[in-house]
Amino acid sequence: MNIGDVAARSGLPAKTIRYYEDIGLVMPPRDVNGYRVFGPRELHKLTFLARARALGFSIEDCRALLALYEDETRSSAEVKAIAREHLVRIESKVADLQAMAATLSDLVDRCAGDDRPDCPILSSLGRNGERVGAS
Amino acid sequence: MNIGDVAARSGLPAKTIRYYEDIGLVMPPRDVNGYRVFGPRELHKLTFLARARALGFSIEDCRALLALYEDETRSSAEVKAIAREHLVRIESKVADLQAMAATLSDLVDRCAGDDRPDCPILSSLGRNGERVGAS
DNA sequence: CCTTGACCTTCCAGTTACAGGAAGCACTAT
DNA sequence: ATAGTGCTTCCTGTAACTGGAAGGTCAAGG
Repeated sequence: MNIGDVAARSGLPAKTIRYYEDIGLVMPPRDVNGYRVFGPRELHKLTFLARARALGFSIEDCRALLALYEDETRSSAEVKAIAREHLVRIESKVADLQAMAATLSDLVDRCAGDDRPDCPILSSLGRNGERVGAS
Repeated sequence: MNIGDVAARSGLPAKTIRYYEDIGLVMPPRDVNGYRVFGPRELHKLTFLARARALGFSIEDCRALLALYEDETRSSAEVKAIAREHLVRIESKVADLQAMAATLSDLVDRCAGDDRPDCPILSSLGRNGERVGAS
């Protein structure tokens, strides 16, 4: 399989797959013409990567997960630790974003949105000495 | 006021303030020694920027909001449009992250996290032909 | 007067995870 | 032979900074 085929099957853009090779996540051998050759094993790894990335794991997390995936003797505790840390980060980010959204939603609701210049959004951002929330 | 003072008062790192000058968000004049000199007006703008950034507005959004803020004849509709678009993006991101968190949380719960190698997290990422959620 | 230390300056590199595009070779079909 | 598609590498750019090096400036103390 050439890169276009694995791209289609894994759902990853060819550019991304080349990038993954650059950073050492996959190492497809080359054909005599210089083309990358992907076997089922490489395709499987790329699919794994696509799913892990879809769950928001960082590249470094993916590297670690992939290593664990290929290590038949790993302990599930190692995997769970990575996943749990990632989960904590996601949940913290959700909380931050929800706080922002709440503040912003309130400001948007209070803004007339007409031709007049008065605007609670700008007032809130510009007012001295007051917090706007969502720190 | 020198950059250290405005940094302390606005809450923005000095590095960030210099960066904001690079990209044209603030234009403090210079003293004879080459130091940036900030008046109350510049401090006010930086505080505005700090709050807008805390609400997750992009730099380009901030640039637009700042221009509107300084334009006494703007209409609140213009401001509201920017804020509402930003709100939509935030809410969409929250939804994405929550979907990830749900999937991940489920996987984490189902993983024993002990010394054995069996791990639903890795199985789910590696399994062929099945979706893992959180597209 | 000299030094020390804090503060300021500019410039360069690195971060994350790629995307876009140019220049050029390879392969297939007509 | 040629056209079209696909592959290659390499360079640049993204967002919004952060860290660090090399060096000028200033106020205080000895």
